[in-house]
Amino acid sequence: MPRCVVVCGPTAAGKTGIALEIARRFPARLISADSVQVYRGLEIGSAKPASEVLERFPHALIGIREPEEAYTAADFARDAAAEIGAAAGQGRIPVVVGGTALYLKALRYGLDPMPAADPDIRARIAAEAARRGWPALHRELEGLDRAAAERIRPSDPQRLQRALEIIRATGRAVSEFHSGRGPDRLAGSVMLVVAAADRGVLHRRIERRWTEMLEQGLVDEVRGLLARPGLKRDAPAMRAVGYRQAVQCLDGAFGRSELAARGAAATRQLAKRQITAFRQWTGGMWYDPLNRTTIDRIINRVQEAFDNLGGKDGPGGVSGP
RNA sequence: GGCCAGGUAGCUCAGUUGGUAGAGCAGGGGACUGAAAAUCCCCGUGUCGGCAGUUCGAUUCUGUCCCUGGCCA
Repeated sequence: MPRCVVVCGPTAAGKTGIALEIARRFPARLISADSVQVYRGLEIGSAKPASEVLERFPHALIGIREPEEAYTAADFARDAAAEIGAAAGQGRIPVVVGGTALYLKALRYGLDPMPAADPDIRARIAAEAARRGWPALHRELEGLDRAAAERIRPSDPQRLQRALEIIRATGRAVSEFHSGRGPDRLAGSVMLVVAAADRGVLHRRIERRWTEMLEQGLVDEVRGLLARPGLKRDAPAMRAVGYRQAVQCLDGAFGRSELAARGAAATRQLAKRQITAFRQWTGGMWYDPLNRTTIDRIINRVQEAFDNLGGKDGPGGVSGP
């Protein structure tokens, strides 16, 4: 796979700003790695860049699905690889920007060739679980796939369901498919992890973003989505941070005054999980967006890595903003 | 000013018939193979408002002071 620049990190860290700065200085192609921005109609709550920005700096893989549909890590790995290839073919630097760690991991190491999700099988398993309880299904898994049952807890319905789904679809155990980590397809790429060194700074940014989202009309956006007849509340798009809380609020689970606090808390928890994931992201260089020299250091690094392509200012001639 | 509640973890509160305390939320760490912004696991010492008294021992009982809320003036 052609070499890329990867801009990842927790939500609200400032990834978009850095990606746009790279796109201003280099012939780049922006490719989003965000599991919520892929959906059309999820604008405010996903912190999608404004439409004017997207017009001037087009991003691949933003707004490519209806919220009724599901988009998966496997879809992303395939689509992103295609975009990266196309960009490199045009002599542009592929810049993958986003915080969905599983998407990035799937792009980087690939996924074992397992069957795709099957809504019918999933529905049947869920119905069984409602009747017998997940622990009973875990006991069933023990008889079918010992290794998987040891790894998956009886309290983890999502992974239990997936394991049983694979067995029912193929007659083979999940653990048979697992071959371990494949080769690093992003070897040689520039990998930037954007995260404030001080967690409190991130928390404050998250809180500020929440008041902005509410001002921009997040609740109206969600009300509009809820009015779509085919959009179920357990669709992946509606379970995203912010959307889930807004739906609960509209359903009366808590008052409007609590929404910002609950939403911000859910966002902080998301950011924590992302930070955990990116700590395992080997080869990433961490950048604190508060540092004034951060942008210059990043630009220099990209320039060094891609000096055959050259920046708009020419090799070695990067000027300030 | 008087009376009544309260003051215990970052927040909301429980509790100790006197042997220095625990839930939920928040927060921290971790796991993760087609839902991943998902799903799951682990982590609780805090002058129990201050001071004094009774007691072998007080967060618990008594006194007093401070603070908050309510009612009455």
